Amino acid sequence: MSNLTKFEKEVLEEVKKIPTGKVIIYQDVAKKIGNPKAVRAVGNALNKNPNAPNIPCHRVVRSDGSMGGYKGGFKKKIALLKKEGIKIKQGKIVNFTNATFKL
DNA sequence: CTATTGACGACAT
DNA sequence: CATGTCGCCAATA
Repeated sequence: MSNLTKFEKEVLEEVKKIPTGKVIIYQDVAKKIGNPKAVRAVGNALNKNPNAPNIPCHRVVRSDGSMGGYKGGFKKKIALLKKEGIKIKQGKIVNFTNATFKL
């Protein structure tokens, strides 16, 4: 059924739960799935992005408020976030702590 | 099984 | 503040 591993599925599940207008950091996603150190593996799962239109990957950002990267390009990620109410300044999220969806 | 890669994090310089 | 290096994990070749 799923071409994905359990790890990826968990990552995607968590990311899909992110409410509009909020973001989450890779580290929190990793922690939620039970591997707080697997932040890189989390990014890998999203990079493969098996069901891109089904997952708001653009709502996942780095711990310092930068967006890290995006399969479609940084500009796209910034544009999407801004569109959802997230303010971006110089490639970083403004009011970052307040905009981040925490556990 | 080993090596390489990757949308990261924290620390050192 | 910017850049570099190490550590961590999972997927893929």
